[in-house]
Amino acid sequence: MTELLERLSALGFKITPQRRLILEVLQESNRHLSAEEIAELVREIQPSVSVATIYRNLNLLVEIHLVSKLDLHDGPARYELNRGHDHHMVCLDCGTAIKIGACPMQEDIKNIIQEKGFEVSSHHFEITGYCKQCQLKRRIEEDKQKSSR
Amino acid sequence: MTELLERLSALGFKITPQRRLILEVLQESNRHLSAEEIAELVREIQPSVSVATIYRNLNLLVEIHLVSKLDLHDGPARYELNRGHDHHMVCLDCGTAIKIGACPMQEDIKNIIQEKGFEVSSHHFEITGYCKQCQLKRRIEEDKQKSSR
DNA sequence: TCCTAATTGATATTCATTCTTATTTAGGAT
DNA sequence: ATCCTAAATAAGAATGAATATCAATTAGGA
Repeated sequence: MTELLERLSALGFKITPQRRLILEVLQESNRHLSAEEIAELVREIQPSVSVATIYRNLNLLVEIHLVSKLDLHDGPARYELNRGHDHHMVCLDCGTAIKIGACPMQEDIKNIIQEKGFEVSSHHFEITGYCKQCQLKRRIEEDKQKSSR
Repeated sequence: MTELLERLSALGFKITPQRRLILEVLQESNRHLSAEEIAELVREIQPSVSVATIYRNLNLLVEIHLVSKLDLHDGPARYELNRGHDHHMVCLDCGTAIKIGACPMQEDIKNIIQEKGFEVSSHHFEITGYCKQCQLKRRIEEDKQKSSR
């Protein structure tokens, strides 16, 4: 924790109570939180903190790579402390994001990038489909429909 | 083109002039277009078409896999005709999408998917950054700034 | 040609995020 | 310890992409 604050300070940013709180909230959670969720949790401790501050600081934290942002395209973006980057399988039904413990940025891809002279600033890999539970749910519903015909 | 319209019809959707236009515009473009850009192009031919119609139909076309949607998270989503699946390097500056002639869906990833029992309906891999030309452009601008100080 | 569900246009609405501005504050300088 | 100032904040207005609403129109089968 102090480490995170030191990183902020080292880059010339001030250590404000708001920033402290945002980082604490992120650290305590083990799932991705939306800005609004973060705001709520922060406000449980310090009710006066404004949403604008949350967004502003999340952007800052993302820029300095302390936090990673995940956009599922189907609602608000979600944030988590940056403990290394991750890719996900996102369920179209329940929205759960399952981590893929692998990254497609391997040799062959890197070579192609170099060939084209492209300057990479980020990459994103995402699989969409249905998680186990929702597959089951769908099958049950399909059976219902069949039997009601 | 007629093929695309037949696909629509086969699925029970009506072939409206608006849908025809949207598909034509997408077909003529070789880059990703935002909904707003598509609207403008469509309106050059048929000015009365509403944005709502554009969005509605783009969503439909994406659902039936005739069109693919690409979200850069830094502005409006972009759309292109689905000519087989491809992955891209997208330039943050000029928006050009350079094809990556490779797919991250290889053995290791497939294994992970199977382990989790995930049912894949689609996947998306995207690299963002700067293309050669725009790298150059940026360097020239940076030099200008330096010399003006 | 008629009929009706599908589709559309126009506009209001939503909702996440950013902007604005006056006020406050962290933390280096004195 | 106090002062000073750029950085940061609170509150709320503004933005902008996308969706919802609803009355009017239309594609295409009967």
